[in-house]
Amino acid sequence: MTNRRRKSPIQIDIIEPHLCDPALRFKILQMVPFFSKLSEQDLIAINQLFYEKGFEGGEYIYFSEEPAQHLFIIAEGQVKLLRHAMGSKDVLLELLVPGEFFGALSNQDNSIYPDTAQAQTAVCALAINVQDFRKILKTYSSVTIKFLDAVSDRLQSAHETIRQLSGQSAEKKISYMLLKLAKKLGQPQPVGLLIQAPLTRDDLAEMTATTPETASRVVSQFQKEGWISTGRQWIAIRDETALRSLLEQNSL
Amino acid sequence: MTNRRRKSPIQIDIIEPHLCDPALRFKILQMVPFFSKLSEQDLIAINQLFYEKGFEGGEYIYFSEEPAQHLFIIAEGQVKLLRHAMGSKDVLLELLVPGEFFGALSNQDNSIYPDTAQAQTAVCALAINVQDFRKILKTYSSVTIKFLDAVSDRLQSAHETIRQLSGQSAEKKISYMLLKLAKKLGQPQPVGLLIQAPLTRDDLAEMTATTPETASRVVSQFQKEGWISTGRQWIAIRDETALRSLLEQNSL
DNA sequence: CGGTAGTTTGAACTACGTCAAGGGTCGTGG
DNA sequence: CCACGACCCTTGACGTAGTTCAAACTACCG
Repeated sequence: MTNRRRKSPIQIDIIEPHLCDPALRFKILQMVPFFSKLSEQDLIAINQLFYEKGFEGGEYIYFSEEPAQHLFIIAEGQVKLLRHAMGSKDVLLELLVPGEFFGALSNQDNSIYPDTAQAQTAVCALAINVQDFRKILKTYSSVTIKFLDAVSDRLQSAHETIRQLSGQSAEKKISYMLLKLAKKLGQPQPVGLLIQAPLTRDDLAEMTATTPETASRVVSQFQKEGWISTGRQWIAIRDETALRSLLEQNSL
Repeated sequence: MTNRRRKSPIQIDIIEPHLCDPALRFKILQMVPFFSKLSEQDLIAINQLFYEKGFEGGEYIYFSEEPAQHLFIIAEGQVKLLRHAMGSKDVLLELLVPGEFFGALSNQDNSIYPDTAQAQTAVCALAINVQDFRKILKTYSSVTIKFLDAVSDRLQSAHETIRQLSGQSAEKKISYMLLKLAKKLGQPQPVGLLIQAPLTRDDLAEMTATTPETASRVVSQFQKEGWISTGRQWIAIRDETALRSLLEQNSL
């Protein structure tokens, strides 16, 4: 029930789309940073405002421009947030993991989703109506403040991404992104610190503002250096230090 | 007291650095979106928690990595938020105007400023201690929610910037940035919709992940097309539609 | 075992970065 | 008030990293 491929070291639990483990719901909500300090009483009440939604890998959860009606919290699986660029490739903004939220944040009524959410793997998400979430925020001020902190962190992270995408070589951008992903998804394995996500070269390209071909070339080169191990849809980091020192290199 | 240059159409009020007009303080706080709905009583109390700080044009307000102790609200002038890239040029993340805030947002204690703030013009800012601001948030839940909305908007804006910087030609990136700046700072003038900020080609380059030379070339070209008017440290938009349609063009 | 989706590699082209020099504008001080 | 010096802007020539197009290869799935 856990394994999936033969050669690929990636192991992702198979979950039924459209079905969340009911016992999991509560655990997930407790895990979410901005609900963590609530009493069991309160959490039970909040739990009832959420409902479950399942998605298959590749399925779209919502599209940008649609009316923003729900906030989602990931219970299982991974979700990617992306924006369609007009004349060019899509841009992959974030790869989200269980416990993280996405969807309608800024809730000036009648707003729309600014980006598109797609299930990267099979996903089980907890969804809540924007109005209901607002009610929670109004009731529990501690939740609001912690949620604010979480959004602020996202903003910092986005700013950091802007910096990294700006005026950097493809090598540096990809190196940065691998480190960022490893920090979030990394899992020690025989092959190295495995990035636990089915990540294609296209995904990597969309995250780093390059092309799949360039991503492939850089990844190959890193592998030749012995810094990473790679395969179809996966990458593992062997030498984190090497990648990190590459970032700090001055481009003479 | 208002004018400054001869040929440049830019007009920026000269303000005394290190001195805010005391009458202005109150008006500014009322103007800030997240304080707008408070009673006069409450606003007076809040007003007392802020103190004034003045900066000359070019002066640094704080540096990244310093302990993040204050939240700032701009009363007069403009502030740029930037990050130093290791081996390369700085990156200009945001250009902020009166009524906008910056500084310590996410306040897990002992945090540091993630970016550097520099006065673009002479600036008068209202500063508040992080702890005091937290108190305000705990007291007025409506403020917290509106502040959350503001931060969420910033996050959306940052995501949009990432999209625009990704895989676009220099023309498109600069076109996008001009439109963004015009929306924020634009002021109708004989020369066109003037971007009311002393903006150098370097600034523009740092915002769009290019070089000053490329920025200059693109700006010259736009001028030849008759879409904009430019000069030393200023740019005015004559044909917004042309710029916008350029963004939507597919790169065939 | 065949098909689909992901990956790799090559070769040609080009937008942009880099280096360098020259010209305009401003404001400061003589 | 003029002149100098600092700063900003422009333009050219050149090299190159990275995109683009295209084809072959490989892993996985039914």
